[in-house]
Amino acid sequence: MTTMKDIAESVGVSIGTVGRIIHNRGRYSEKTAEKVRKVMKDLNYIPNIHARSLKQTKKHIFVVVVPYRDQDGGYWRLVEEGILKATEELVSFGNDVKVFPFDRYSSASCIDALSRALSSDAEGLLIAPCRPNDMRGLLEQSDIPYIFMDTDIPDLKRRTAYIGQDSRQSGVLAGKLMSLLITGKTSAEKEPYVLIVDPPGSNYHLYNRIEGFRYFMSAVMPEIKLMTIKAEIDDEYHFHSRLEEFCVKNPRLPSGIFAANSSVYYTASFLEKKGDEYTSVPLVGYDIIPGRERAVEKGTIDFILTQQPEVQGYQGIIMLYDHIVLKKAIRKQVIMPLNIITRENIHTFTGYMNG
Amino acid sequence: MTTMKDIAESVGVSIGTVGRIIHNRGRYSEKTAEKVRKVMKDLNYIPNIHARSLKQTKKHIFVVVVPYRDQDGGYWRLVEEGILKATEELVSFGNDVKVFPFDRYSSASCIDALSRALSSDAEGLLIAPCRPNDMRGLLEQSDIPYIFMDTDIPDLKRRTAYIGQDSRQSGVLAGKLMSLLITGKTSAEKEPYVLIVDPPGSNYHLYNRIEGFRYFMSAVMPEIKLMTIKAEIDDEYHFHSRLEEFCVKNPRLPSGIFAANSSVYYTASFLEKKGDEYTSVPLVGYDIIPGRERAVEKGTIDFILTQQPEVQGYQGIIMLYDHIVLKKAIRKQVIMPLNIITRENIHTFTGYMNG
DNA sequence: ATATACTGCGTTATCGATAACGCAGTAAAT
DNA sequence: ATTTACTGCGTTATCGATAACGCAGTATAT
Repeated sequence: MTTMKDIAESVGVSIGTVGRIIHNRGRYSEKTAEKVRKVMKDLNYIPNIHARSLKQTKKHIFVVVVPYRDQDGGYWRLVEEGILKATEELVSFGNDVKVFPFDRYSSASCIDALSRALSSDAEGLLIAPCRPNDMRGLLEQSDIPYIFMDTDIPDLKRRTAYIGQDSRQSGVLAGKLMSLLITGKTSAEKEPYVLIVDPPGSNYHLYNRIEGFRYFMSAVMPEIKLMTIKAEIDDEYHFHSRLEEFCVKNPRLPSGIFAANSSVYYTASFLEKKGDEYTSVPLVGYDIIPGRERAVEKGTIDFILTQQPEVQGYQGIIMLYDHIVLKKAIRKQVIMPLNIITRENIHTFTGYMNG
Repeated sequence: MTTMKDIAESVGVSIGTVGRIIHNRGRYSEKTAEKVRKVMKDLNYIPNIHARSLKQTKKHIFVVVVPYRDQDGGYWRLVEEGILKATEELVSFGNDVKVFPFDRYSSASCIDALSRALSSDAEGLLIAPCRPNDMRGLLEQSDIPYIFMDTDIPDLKRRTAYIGQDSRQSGVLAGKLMSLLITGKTSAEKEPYVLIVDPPGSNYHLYNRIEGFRYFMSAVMPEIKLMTIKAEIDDEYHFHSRLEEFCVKNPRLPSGIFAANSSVYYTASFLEKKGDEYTSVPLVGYDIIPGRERAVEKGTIDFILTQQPEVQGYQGIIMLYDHIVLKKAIRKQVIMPLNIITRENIHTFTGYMNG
């Protein structure tokens, strides 16, 4: 464990000089600097983050820009939980994390939240860019560091990092699971089909998931027809009516249903309302929502894919802190593991983080 | 952000008194202590871990007792990776982590490693108690804190924590996946059977996994017969001969194969050697071993369950540090998520941690 | 020739927690 | 009556990094 003092003594200068060289604060000769840098390497100097953080009397402020916690079936509440957990760890050192939520179906709300965030005193932003077109312009004008989570805008090269999932691959994975669920159950039927429930809003996440799903299904089970319902409103009642409409028009049950986000719980409650024949239809969807695990435990939902939104939120804040305060090098991309959740392992995931 | 100084001023005593009260170091009146404790709550005092760690000039030494890294098909190498990662984070503050590996098939080796660990200058142990009977006695005589990982010895109440998976449930999950893989493929066969590959050694992990698997299979697919091979040596060649023997005796292919640990890769290489007809047999097993992912990518192995050994190793060290150095309250049990790995998501897991 | 600016360094206070040390005052022991 | 022990507290140095401040010495400007 080498300290600045060790280096100073070894070179024969003061720790003040070493400090200035480390932080490029001028007032030193290049000759001294070279000697110091060499000794730093030789002695394998690693800054003591505790001492560094302790000295930081400055209050660091981070701002999070994400959709309202109730949107997408409560998905964002989970993200917030992870953010809260990270916040708790940081506030004890005098930092602050503020959340500026927005309505992901409103351009005005999104622009408003992001503008306020950018003009706040934040030193770094954690953004879920669900509305890329509303956000791109504002972000290009700013020079405050930001990390994207959940969704990416790859062409904004200035972003410090992206943390999220490979959404197309998650669709492929959903296809694989669906194919397993329906294998051997469709042979007797004529013209079997799988129903895709396409949630409201359009973003590259949803698009990619569905595209990946279609890709896998058409490659592996070309005999299965794929039908789609497009929902318009992010609300349980609306989903139920759309599904009911579909059932009326198509009295024959689908071989399986794929819901491209956490609205899978709306589909599950619909199936449960309709009775046993419906609940036994294979159902694959996304995200564990607290309080709605029953649908998985009962088996109405067969598989849930998750990107562990709590972990994403938590990691996002920690990465911001590491980057800005601790000046650590952080990864440009953090691709989250694609977790497969089913009745037999759901209890090992719920509450894994907060407890 | 409340500091000890704030509390001292608020109560009207010195920070020395506050410090003594916080750490029960005596030399204070209960009357003062009550006042201080009240103010601590009111002002929501949280110790600054940076200041605390900085002051810790003492070198903390932790010792890890785990099987040799090459055993169980390289599984323990992964555990070591996580331990190494945690170690790197800690050594920069002057701590040290030593690994005392042992041969998990040798009683003498196990006892030797644990004795040396206990009589070392370690302040805390991270132990994988693969050989409970060899370890129990030694641990009962010692009073050094220890955390179990991977395997538990639940009756040793003095253990600080256990971090690992719910092994029986993982067997149940394996059963579920197996049932999905073989549904619709066995109807034509007469007397379909599934082969269980029982790896060498006996511990409650293996036992529970197989028990969970049997439970699920007999409940859901009672028509499937379950057959077992018991391997005696932890070595690829040995597995291949045992499997070959079995194939000779049972010319009819199994409907599926379940390997109860990372020896699944030995089974996979056997199937690949035998040709396409064999590789298409559904195969379910445990653990991602670096360098052997190909068997999953090619589809020879259909599903891998993992307990993320790197995370277990990492978490184990961090928990030891939190408990002993930072004196945080830690959880008595950390049950790891049961991850399901398949061809479509394996790349999101490999290298997730170290990068 | 004197003021001004800048260079290259050393010295020092600070962040918050910790624990050793010291010092009255009281109580029991010799 | 004096030693000994203990209580209840305050004071202070320390951990390592940071940055403000100070101070010679040199260079340029007026």
